[in-house]
Amino acid sequence: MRIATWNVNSIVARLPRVLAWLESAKPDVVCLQELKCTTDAFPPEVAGLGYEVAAYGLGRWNGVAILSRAGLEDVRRGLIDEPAYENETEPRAIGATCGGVRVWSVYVPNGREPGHSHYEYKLRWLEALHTTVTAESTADRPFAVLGDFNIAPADDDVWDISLFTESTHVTEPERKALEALRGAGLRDIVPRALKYDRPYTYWDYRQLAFPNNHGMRIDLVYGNGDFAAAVGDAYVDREARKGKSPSDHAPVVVDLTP
DNA sequence: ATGCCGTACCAAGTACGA
Repeated sequence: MRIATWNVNSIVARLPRVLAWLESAKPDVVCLQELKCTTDAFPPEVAGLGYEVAAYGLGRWNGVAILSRAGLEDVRRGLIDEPAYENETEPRAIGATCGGVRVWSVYVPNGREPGHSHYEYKLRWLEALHTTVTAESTADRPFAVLGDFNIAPADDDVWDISLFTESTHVTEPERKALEALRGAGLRDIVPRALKYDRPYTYWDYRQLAFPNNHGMRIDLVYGNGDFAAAVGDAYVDREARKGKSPSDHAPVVVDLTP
């Protein structure tokens, strides 16, 4: 089974690229983030390729989905005790069981800057993710949280750590939240890079970040023991970051052996 | 060439991203 996660930065704007990628990479299950459309506005062309779709979006920002051609059951929208931001609970998490594998597609809040109310929201949101993982990964089945975590797990996961001294994504509390997920039994499934030495998944649109490989590894796959044991390969498909109108994120692809 | 920011809102300029 091939499972992927991809922050597409608008499913509507990215639709031609997404359809072409689905046809070439042939994933069985795909976790999407940053739909930037409502649940009802999710493009029907994706189902036309043979995928069942569970989408969760409210419009302009955020939005997550799971696509599957391996079954799509027990869909759950939102986390247990999920916090709101400015009195709105945002569509940032959706879970489903696909061919016996429980997957969550998550879009962790950005945080904006340390000390900002959005940063506090990010940390509270990660606590709710931990609560949900603790409740759901106890079952004896492969389980994984995939998505845009907006956290670089280690200094090597950004191109130049010296530029991040005042930034989110690399702070100790954010990394402690990842540590807590590992403490709940999940492992960081680190993909291989198809070029250069680091498996970055995001490159800013500006300042030639992609050609210069000024990237970050912030799109993560956290799987339980059963999931990790089944991983045969994992890679970042940087080819999807090239060319006309790409997302600023590349897909992370994980191949599970039967 | 992988190439100098893109998207949704909605019709001009702003919020947001990481």
